Amino acid sequence: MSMPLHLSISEQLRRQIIGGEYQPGEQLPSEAQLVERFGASRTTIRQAIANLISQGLAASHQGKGVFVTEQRKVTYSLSSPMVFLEADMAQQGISFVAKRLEAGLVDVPEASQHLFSTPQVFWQKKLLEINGAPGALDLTYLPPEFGEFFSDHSTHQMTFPVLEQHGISIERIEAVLECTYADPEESVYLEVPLGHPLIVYRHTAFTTENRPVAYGETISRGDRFCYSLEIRRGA
Amino acid sequence: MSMPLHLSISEQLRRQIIGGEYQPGEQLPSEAQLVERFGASRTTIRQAIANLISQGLAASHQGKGVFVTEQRKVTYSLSSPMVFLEADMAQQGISFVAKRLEAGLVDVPEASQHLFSTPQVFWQKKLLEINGAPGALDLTYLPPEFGEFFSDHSTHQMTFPVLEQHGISIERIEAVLECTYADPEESVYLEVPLGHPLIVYRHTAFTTENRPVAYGETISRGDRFCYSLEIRRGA
DNA sequence: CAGTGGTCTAGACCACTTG
DNA sequence: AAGTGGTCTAGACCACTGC
Repeated sequence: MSMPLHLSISEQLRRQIIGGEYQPGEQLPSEAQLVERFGASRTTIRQAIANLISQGLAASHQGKGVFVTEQRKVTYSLSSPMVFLEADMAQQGISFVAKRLEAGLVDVPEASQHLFSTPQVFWQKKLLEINGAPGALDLTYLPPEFGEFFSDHSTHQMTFPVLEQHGISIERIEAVLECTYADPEESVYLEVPLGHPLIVYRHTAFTTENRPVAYGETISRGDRFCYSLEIRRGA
Repeated sequence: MSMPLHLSISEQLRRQIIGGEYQPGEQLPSEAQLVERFGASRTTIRQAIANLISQGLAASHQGKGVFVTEQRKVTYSLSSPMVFLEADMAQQGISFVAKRLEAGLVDVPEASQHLFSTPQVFWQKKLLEINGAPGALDLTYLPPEFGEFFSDHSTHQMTFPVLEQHGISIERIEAVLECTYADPEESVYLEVPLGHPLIVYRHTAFTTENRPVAYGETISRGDRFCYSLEIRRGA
């Protein structure tokens, strides 16, 4: 077998996890136990565990152990007729809390410079907690005059419903979905290791008059979220 | 500074990369050089490099070195009016080749058991090469009677145009987008390390009579692809 | 051949969690 | 205090690349 030892070990453990021998949430044997079981050095065992973690099969917690990860994901629905993210969560029976981390006027970010006519925009950073655990970061950029809609009483609300309450109707959204990797800041907020896969939903919302009214990014843990959508031919 | 040494080193290198001091495609200093520059052991230097790789900032190649990664992504468009993936690529001026890896009759996969009435379905596995480099794996499951549409002359064509040529019109697609991690098989085909982030487009296509005619998965390198879409209110 | 990254070992010490 | 994972070292050997 020309396979490196650490890979051979992680593959054996992988088969046991996929085969259900180690259940989701269950603790794997400790490093010391694996050293004995496979007769390899601790470094090699740790490399094997790192392989499992990078494949999303396990997660380690200092002082506690390494545990098989749960694989269930929460689905954001983007289908037409357009539904807003937050309304969806309730339908799935999932507790959903948005906590405002920061807010204020900032310079227009590069990615949305063509959308705003003012040099500064109102900006909000929110942490979305799903079933009590941090799941996503949400960044919103709005024309400065909309800032007053988001005073303290609405810090826990999402963006689109608040706009609708003030008579601003969203007609169309242009969006991009992509994978990124947790940078040091994101890894702290989302409680994931550096480089953990994230799924980013980047969108621009337009009114009926085709005027851009909001730019936003939802940065979610890639291991906990996915997006569903429906595409129709004619539209 | 209470930050681990390997993190402190990778953060310094990260700032240099983001600041443009090391350009995309450029080679980073060798491990030996970094050992000298930071006065750390080779293990710690390798850990720092691993941090950069996990953040998608660098990629290593045995015998050659570690290189700063290019960050440009190819966009799949899912917007309405519905366009097929392959037609999009041409519009972006990107060379796009699909190579058939395997094909034949297989048992209906679990994820699509409710879609097919036959116990077996026609299955194709294709490798999509973008600008000469492997970029995505495409798995397609079709009713067995459609298998004959995909004889040797069309191995390099995509699925939907072939169906249209045979008078089968796709009206609606239900899809899910999610992140996954490269398993050993995917890592070989896509030439990425184990655990590399992937973006998966999982879809079911329906005809005008609302009959499911195709189930498929497009598994793309998360560092090279993203999806764009448009959502309209009324639809 | 020299230079690069990849694998592996043995051992020390630290930080966190649990009883 | 005992057990867990996290950090770090020094050193050996291997595999691949390019001149």
